Amino acid sequence: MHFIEVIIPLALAKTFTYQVSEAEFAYIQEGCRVAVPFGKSKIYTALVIKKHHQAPELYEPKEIFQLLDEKPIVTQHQLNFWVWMAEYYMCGIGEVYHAAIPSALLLESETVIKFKNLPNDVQADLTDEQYLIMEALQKQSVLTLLEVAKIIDKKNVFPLIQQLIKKDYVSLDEEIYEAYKPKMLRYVKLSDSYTKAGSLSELLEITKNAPKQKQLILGYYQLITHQNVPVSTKKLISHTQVAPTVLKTLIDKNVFEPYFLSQDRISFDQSDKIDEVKNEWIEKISNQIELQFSQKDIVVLKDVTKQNQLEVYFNLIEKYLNLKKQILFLVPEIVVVSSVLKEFTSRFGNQLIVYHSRYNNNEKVEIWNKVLNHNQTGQIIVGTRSSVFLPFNNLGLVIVDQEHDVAYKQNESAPRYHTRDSVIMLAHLSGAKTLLSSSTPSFESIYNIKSEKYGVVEGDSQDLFSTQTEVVLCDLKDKYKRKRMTGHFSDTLIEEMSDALANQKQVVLYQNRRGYAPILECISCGHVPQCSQCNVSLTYHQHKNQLRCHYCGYTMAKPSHCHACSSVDLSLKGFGTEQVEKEVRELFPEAKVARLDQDTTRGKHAFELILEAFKEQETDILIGTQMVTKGVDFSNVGLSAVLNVDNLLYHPDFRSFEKTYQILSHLIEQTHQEKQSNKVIIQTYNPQHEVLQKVKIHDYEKFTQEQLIERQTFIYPPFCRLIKITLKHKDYDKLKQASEWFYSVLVQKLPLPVLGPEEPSINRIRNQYIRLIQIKIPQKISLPKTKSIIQKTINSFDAVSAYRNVQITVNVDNV
DNA sequence: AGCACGCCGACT
DNA sequence: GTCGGCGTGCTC
Repeated sequence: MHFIEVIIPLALAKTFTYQVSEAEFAYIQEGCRVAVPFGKSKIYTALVIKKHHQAPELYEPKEIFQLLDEKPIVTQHQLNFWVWMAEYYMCGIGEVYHAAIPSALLLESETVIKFKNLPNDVQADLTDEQYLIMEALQKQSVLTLLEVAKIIDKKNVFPLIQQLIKKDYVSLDEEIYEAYKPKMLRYVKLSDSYTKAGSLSELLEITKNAPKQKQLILGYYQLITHQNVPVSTKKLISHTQVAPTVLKTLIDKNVFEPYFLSQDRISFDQSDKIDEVKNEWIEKISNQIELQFSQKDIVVLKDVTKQNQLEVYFNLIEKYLNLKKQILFLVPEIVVVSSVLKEFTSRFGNQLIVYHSRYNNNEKVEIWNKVLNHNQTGQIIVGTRSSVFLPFNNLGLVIVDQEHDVAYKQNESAPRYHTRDSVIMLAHLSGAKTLLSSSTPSFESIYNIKSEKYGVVEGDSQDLFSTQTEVVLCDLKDKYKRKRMTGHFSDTLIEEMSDALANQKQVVLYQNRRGYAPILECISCGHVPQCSQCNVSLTYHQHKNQLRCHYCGYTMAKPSHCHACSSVDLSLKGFGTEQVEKEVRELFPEAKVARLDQDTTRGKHAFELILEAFKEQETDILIGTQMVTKGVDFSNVGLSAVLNVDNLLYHPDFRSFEKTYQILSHLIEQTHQEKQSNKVIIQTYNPQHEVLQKVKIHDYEKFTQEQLIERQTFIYPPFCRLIKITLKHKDYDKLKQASEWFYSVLVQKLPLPVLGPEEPSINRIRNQYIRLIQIKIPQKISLPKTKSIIQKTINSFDAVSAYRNVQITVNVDNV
């Protein structure tokens, strides 16, 4: 008896056992996909993780439906990585599988069977039921499994169809398995009769009365001799400047023969490679990193200016390329990809692969295969967090750029992984080195440097910013009191903006919109329209003149009167990027203004358009959220400003000071340009605040020292681990009861600080009420044991019938 | 995640 | 008397 253990791409904790034939068993490898029947009438793309001979005792395993791969599409390293991730972030292995694999490699939802042949002897070969199916197929040619089940009035149709497939009377629709189609490009070559020496003169003789055809043939010879590569029809036509019909005539005459090659969609123009800038300082830093790598697997690189940083990366990458290794370069957001891409391509050309979530399914599969089938050439992958799932087989180096960035943590759906921490594990499993890079390293990394778990290499950028780039803290309280404000702009800011613009400099305005988008308030009764699904105020969006909920996407037209008191005196309060844009246009009617936020960057190339326009100085003032501190080209920026830093600073989160420092510091760092006296203005009600004071003098060292003491005193990361448990239910009272039950059971079992069950300030989203429980796990306590207790608590929670439909999510290392 | 089974309300 | 609501439990 032969069995395989598979993962199903669903949120299920278990693996499943299927039976296979001896031939299949010999053929199948771990990491191959198989199509398996699962449940009543579904087929899933499962992944083989084990082959064995132990028959399950409690049930009769089903047979697999079909093999899908000749060779593994997932490596053993990946499987180990997935197991670790599922365990560490407390989710099902199926969820990791689902998140990791490009969806085009998973089956389409509806499985159909197709008519193929009719047996010679229908009577002898088919049972009555099979005959019914074949009959139906002759009329319809394609049937879904559900339809088959209806025709023969049976629940389990798989064995029947299986037999039909074996006898080759029907087939599963191949299209389902070939959801991925490589893009084909048309090429031409000379027909065999014209490939010998002397053919050219023969051809010229044939076409002596057809100058256009002659031109085309000469052009073809030119292309062939110059760059002996296949000639695409497109290239030939553009090269020779003749009409496509001429080529068609020659193909009809059998001079040329068309053929097709699959085109690699993701290719870059191999622009002229720039010679390396050999710089002693860069060499020195790189050597230090390498020295550290000889002792430690993880090294933190800090305090290196932007320009030098890229050179250090390139230097290091080159070394691993020479070792024919794969290099993974991680960035926190897609915007950053576009901003470094040019430098990378001009240096490494076609050795580069870019990967992020906005690629379409076919492109993702292409990249997947490229990484999987990586040969002896060395390869660089630049990508966002999902790149950690690519099937590396020879990973040598990982670089995590802007390592501190919270965008590296996936919070929305399982697996809720932190890219930095996960990739360290991936590197460890693959025997690769990891370089964490940031001018403001995360507290976790600083802690690990101090405890000598990580190595560290420091650059020399420390003092540059503070000496040359002036940081102005602008006191809003004072400005309001003295009536120096126009909208959200202080006179200082307006003046500096005018100056910068007058000097042909660009301006960047930062406004985090978190919780501060404009709301519509009734002046008579103070009523603010709320979302009916979530306990939040609706925010006003001018361009469509509607109110919108940022949590569930609900929209309504802007009301003309108050729904509570019918008054028509409604006013807009608070502000977001959109309103800032409006104010800027009023203050500077001559300036060209652009906005960079989630609303203006839908679509794959939206970023590039805005960033490119700004780079080309077609934009004078750029307003944006977090994104402006990441991918924007600051080379001609003379001034940047934060409109109101307080809502960033006073976000209810133990990390808010750390985050605020990092954001401001990055803005300053970006604004800083050699030999220029640029300015950063920060508007605030608390100019004396310690975070702002430390940012102003660029003293991250001191800042982290103080903050780490605080974290230690109140036991917060990095001095403990946090696990956040979210409970959701539509019934407020039931949820309250359930979360209290959960809390009390947990406290009984865990000798640890457990916080909650707290009701968050936004206590309802999409009609679901929310309660939070947080667990602090000190370093000396075993994390796996704690997790197992949490899991057991969840299990007994689910066993209580009154609570089982309360939704629970677990977020490990929530940031 | 689906999907079927199963037990209570508004319809012909 | 039945159709259909969605709560509950299972999938190798």
